[in-house]
Order: sequence, then C-alpha cells, then structure tokens
Amino acid sequence: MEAVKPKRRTRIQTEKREIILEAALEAFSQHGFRGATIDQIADAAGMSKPNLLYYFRSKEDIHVTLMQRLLETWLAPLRELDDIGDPMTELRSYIRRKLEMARDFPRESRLFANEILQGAPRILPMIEGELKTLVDEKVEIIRGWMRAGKIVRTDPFHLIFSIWATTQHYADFDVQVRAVLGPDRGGEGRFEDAARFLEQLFIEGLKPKA
Amino acid sequence: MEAVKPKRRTRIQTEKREIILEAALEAFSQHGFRGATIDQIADAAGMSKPNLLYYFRSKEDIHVTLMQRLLETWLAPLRELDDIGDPMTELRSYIRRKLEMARDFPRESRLFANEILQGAPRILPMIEGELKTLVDEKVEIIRGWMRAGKIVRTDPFHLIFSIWATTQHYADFDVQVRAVLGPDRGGEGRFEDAARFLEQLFIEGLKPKA
DNA sequence: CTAACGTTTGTCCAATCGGTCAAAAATTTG
DNA sequence: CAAATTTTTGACCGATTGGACAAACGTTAG
Repeated sequence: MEAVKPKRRTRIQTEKREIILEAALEAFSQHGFRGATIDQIADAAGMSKPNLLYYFRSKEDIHVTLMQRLLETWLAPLRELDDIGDPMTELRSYIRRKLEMARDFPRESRLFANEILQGAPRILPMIEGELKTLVDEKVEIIRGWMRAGKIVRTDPFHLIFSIWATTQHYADFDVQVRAVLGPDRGGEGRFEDAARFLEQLFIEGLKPKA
Repeated sequence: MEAVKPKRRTRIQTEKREIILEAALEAFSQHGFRGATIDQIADAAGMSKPNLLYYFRSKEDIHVTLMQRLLETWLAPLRELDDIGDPMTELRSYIRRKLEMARDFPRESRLFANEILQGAPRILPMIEGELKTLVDEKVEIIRGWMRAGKIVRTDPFHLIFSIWATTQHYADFDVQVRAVLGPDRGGEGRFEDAARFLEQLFIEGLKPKA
C-alpha cells in the first residue's frame, strides 16, 4: 500500500473544493464527463476557470475525487446488511435504504450510472476491488440464509443486481417514470408507491417454499 | 398531421445511410451524444466527414433518426403482451423477451439509457406520446388480470418499471455485472442465470394470494 | 511597513469541435 | 460517346474546449 500524502489544506481550500465538487456533481450527473465543461462548473461555483484549476489540477481530477466519495456513500446501505436480524427484515430494510438514496441523491445515482454506462473508464478498479469484495461478502450472508431455509434458494448475485436495478431506476430514469405516470401520479407519492410495490415483490418472491 | 415527404433515395444513399447509422449507434451508445464526434463516426463508417454530412445534415439528424428507429424496436416486446393467453405465461414471456433484447441489443439499450439519463432532451415527446400510450394500454390489461384474481393486486406501472429496470440492467450495467460476477460466472451462462432468477422472483412475487 | 504566502483573474494557446464550400471524381442517363 | 447528376474529398472556418502562465490582489506574520 502506498502512503497517503498529508495534503495540508487551508480553510479556504477546504471550503472552495467543496463548492466546486457540488457544482461538478450537478454538471457531471446531468451532462456526463465529456458533456460537462470546466467553464460551466466554474461558473456554477462562482469563480473563474483558472481559479477552479488552482484547486483541482484538471477536469479529470475533479471527477476522480467525486467518484471516490460517491462509492463510499453508494455502498453504505449494503454495508449495513448483516447477519444479526431477521433475513426478511434485513432485505426489506436494504431495499428501503436503497430507494431512499435514489430519492435523496438522484444526482449521485446518475453520476454513477453515467460512468458505468461508458464502460467505467475511470472507476473500474474500484468496481473490481472494493465493490466486488463487499458484494462477495454479503452474498455469503445471503447464502447462509438460504441454507437455513429463511429465504428461497436462488442466485444471491442476481438478487442484489435486481435490487440495485429496481431502486436506482427511479433516479436514473426519473424523466421516463414521470412521463409515464403523468403529472398526477408522478409527484410526491411516487416513492411510497414504489416502496410498497418493491417490498411486495421481493418479500413474496423470496419467501421460502413451505 | 404533416404529410411525410417522399424522400426519394438512390441505392447508394440507402446503403451508406445504413452504414453510418450502424457506426453512430456504436459511438453514441458508448460515449453519449456529446461524447461522440462526427469524425469518429465517419472514420468508423469508412468515409470522410464531409461525405458523412452529405448523407445526414447534422450530428443531431443522425441521432434523431437513430432514436426514432430505436423506440420501435424497444417497444416491440411490450406490444406483444396481450390478453389472450394465461397472465403468468404472458408476463414470463415478456420478461424473457426483454432480457433477450438486453443480451442481443445492448448498444440500443445503452443509447436509450444515455438519452433518458440526460433528461431525454431529444425524445421526450416520444416518451410522453407513443410510449406512455402503450404503457397505459397494457396497464389496463394487467389491471384486468388483477380484478380476475389471476395475479396479486399491486401497482401495474411499477410492475412494468421493475421489469424494465431488472432486464435492461444487464445491458446498461454490463461492465459492473461482469466485474462483480468475475471471469468465470460473468461469461455466457450469465443470461440464463439472470432469466432463472427473474422468473422465480416475478412469478412467486406476483402469485395471487390464496 | 514589508516580505512571504495564499488566492484570483485576464490573457493566451493548441487542439478539437460541428459544419461549409468549391472542386474533383465517379456514376448514371440519353 | 457526352451531358447531367450524384458522390467524394481537401481545405477551410468560427466556436469551444481543457489548460498554462504571469501578473495582480489579498492576507498575515514578523
């Protein structure tokens, strides 16, 4: 392992970097890496382009920093999944947490989706390392539940994929979801409806056969 | 309604336009609209940039043409869903067809995902029109099945969303899926595993309560 | 006050972008 | 064949891009 540099930062540096990352999140999640421009981000952050490049060496530097933070936030719900409680309750909580993240952090979800869609050119190592390790770990827990007859025997990897897919869909395909549901049902109650449906689907779909 | 122009085309025009659209599908699905360049597409199509622009007036023109075709292909599986057969069999077939599309046309899936992610700037009208109409129609069929007690009473819209999400996930997040499953399980058997899991999940999850 | 250091910006640059144009080359038509 | 038409390309353009740089500005410690 390589030693992490101290990176001494002044108060202003800490603050400004935060402002830039917020503006960049907005831009990258909306237009993708190539679609977003430094000028645009600098403008949204309320500073000149050279000023922004004083805090981050390059556009890529901003993106990498953003992705590193993102992955931690993104994996948090899965990390909480543990062996202690009742399996069905654990899974239900996990689905709920993931759905809440899609609701509360849609930009982060889209940023992530954008990166994966393009072949994960900048975070593939993290996917193959950190993420895979965590998934493998949780898959073992789920396998334990299956062996114990607590949930139906099925593929734990695809179970996790389907939870990711269904929940993130509400952030990534938000425009489509709204358009299809129409103005009346596309509003606030949307997430409660989704939560009810997904709980029903996964709970009934995973009940152990008697 | 506006009359459709005859658009007389020579043999060469028909062929070259097809070659360009194929190259553009590859480029747009991989890099998004802004990320793909005309030079890149022209190069992949084996012609000079001005030559490409002789067949399509602009980059946007190529994209629009591509999206119009895409939507038809994309909605075909849902169109086939009808009231004739057994509800559970119908739904199972629909899931299978959608999963096959994710396997056989991943670039189309990613092109679509890219467009929706960015807020559907170029196909929102089609989403609000054609797609919404079709969904509304099929939702009514599903509601009929629920009233008849053939499947459990739940939200038909979110049912459709979850089928879209889970199946398209294997095309859109392909890189992640492969990375997590590893080289051994990320190969060819991947789709059969996914199909088995999804059938199990949706069939059991939608069984009417006795 | 002043030297040192952190911050900010105007100006500039090479590369790339989407797209134009006129002229050459190839093909079709009579 | 020759004329008309379609196809192809090299050269070019203005706009935008990510980024460099030095000079100016602000702040603080001695």
